[in-house]
Amino acid sequence: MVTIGDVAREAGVSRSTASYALSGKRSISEPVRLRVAEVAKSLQYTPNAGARSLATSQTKVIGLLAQFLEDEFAPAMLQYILGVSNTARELGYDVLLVTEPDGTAALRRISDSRMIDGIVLLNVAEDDARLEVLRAAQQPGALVGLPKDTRGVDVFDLDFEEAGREMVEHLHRLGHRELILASQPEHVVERGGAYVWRLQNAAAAAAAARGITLHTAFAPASQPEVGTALHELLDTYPDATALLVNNEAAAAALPSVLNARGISSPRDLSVLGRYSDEFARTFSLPFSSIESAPDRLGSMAVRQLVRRIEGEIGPGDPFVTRFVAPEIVDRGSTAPPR
Amino acid sequence: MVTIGDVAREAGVSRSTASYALSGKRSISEPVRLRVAEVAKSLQYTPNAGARSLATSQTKVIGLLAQFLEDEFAPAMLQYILGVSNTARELGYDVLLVTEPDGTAALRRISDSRMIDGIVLLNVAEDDARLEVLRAAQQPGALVGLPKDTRGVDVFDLDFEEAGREMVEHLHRLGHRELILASQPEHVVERGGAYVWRLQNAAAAAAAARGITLHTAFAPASQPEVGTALHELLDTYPDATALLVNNEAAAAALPSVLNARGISSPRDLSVLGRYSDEFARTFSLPFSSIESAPDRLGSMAVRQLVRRIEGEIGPGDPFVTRFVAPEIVDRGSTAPPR
DNA sequence: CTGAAAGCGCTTACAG
DNA sequence: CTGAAAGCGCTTACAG
Repeated sequence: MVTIGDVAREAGVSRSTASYALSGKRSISEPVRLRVAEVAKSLQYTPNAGARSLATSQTKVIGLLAQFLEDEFAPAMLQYILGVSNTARELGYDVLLVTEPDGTAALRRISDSRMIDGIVLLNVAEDDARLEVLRAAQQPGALVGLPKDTRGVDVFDLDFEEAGREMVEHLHRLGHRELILASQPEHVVERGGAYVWRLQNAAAAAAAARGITLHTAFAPASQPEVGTALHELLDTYPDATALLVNNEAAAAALPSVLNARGISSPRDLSVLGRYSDEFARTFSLPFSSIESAPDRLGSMAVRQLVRRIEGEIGPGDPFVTRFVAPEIVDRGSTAPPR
Repeated sequence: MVTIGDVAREAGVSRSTASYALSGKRSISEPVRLRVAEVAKSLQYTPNAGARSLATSQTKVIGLLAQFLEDEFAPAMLQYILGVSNTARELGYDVLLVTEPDGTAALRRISDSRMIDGIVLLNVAEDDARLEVLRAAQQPGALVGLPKDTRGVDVFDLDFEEAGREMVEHLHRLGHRELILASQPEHVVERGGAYVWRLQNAAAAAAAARGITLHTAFAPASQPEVGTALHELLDTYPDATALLVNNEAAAAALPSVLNARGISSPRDLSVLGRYSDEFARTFSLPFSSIESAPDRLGSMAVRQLVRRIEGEIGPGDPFVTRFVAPEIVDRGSTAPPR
């Protein structure tokens, strides 16, 4: 392999001069700088990442911890990953993707071995075991998802409470008085998936405040079970005029459920989901939804992380918890009840 | 951070002895070995990855190049990525995920900088520009997808030709005499996505050999366009009794298309797709399909790659091109025509 | 069975 | 403006 020594020799300068000429970290005479740059290019010189990280304690790699759990809908995860990956690259970082089930062990491994400069955690739970490891780590961390204890980390999430309120208010405004909310599986709640009850509680409170009825139910995250569950829900509450869906798998299954029942939306039932526009297109979902903005959240997390890595924000600066405001993307599936 | 020097001092041995005791690469007296192991554990010693890679020229990281193209259906990609990631971890490797559009630049960057020990290429095209870079690289490479020129790389793919034959033969056996094949967008073909015409040509040949009719057509890879295209196809060939689908987006859209037309499968139309079982569950697809085995292909590619990385197979050993035999997963959507 | 030393390829104070 | 040297934290021949 071609090293900086090769470049230096070929350019007739010392290795340090070659290094400085390439990095621009001290003033170098124009002819020397040009000559070094030229030689580096012609020799196709690329710094050895291991050597550089050893010398600088910087790897230019971000660790991305994603979990693919049974009770979460995998296609929805992909968009967060791409949001992180694309923004990282834009800022000059590569991504080490870790999908192993034991997140704490993985985190310890990549952190202790100094493979990465910073860490992004996906699917963060209320009481996430990885957080303890992350706080003890040398590298800064950014989360997508709100844990109970946000100390020492930057947090980004959709404002699920506002989302719950907005969903209810939007339908109340249209005249609906009996709503159903299909959430994620109860198992997600037990595991600490706070976004489930954050949306649910806020929706319930909003409904109560307006004196309207909200039936809430957990629904599976896998096909075809979720379809059956939706049928049962609609059977159980025949007078409900609107369906709120905080469950990507349920949203994906809904078109065929409505079809099977001969129900058309919004004529017979108003529907309002919570998923991204990309997701809507992938699954041809004709329902209006609260945009969950996975790419934006992933991007925000990386940007903040890189600011910490590069010292633009110091360890003294306060950690942030930022919520993306929910916005309804209107696909025409809500209307006044008949 | 705690270095091997700390461990050595604490254990009262030299750094080299500490290193050897931990690696087991030369015989160490039992008491010393134990003492070092103990100290390493109590100090939570983890080798610095950069330093180790500099010394050994091994990073224990595999580069994974995935492209998310407009004309491919993203959710189908995820399963390949997980197959690679899970197998890599099982074999002691981490995964550097690269999703940037310019694959050749990315490949050069991670290869030249020695960030990785080997490379897995996804979405390989007939005439993939990344291959030239890969062949010039120091690290071995494994592909998922068959290019025209397979020199210098190990290749894994579904046997799309056999898949095309089997699809046609299966339906011919049931008594069908007029079939439709919906492929990927023509744009994929132009880009060199060989799996499109490999399946298509084999299917056409099989149909010709049996004297039956096969209508072939390209279909979009995005929603909702692909739904419209399917409607047009079914309008154009009203006498066809079976539909073959080599297009994940089309398969995902098909249930609602059939529903809208009041067509039920297999009563009115036999349907046979080409996608994974995982995909079928995600999208609740009730159609029989040729299993595309993304996790298995990803896993095979990584296993072979690691064998090369670790010298179990030398550069002299022949490169392999291995096809996974297509198998039909019967979900009951094919039957004799009415 | 163990230790002192060299070397991997960088970057960056330290001198001049 | 430039060079010689030290040091990052490992591993591994080389000696004994």
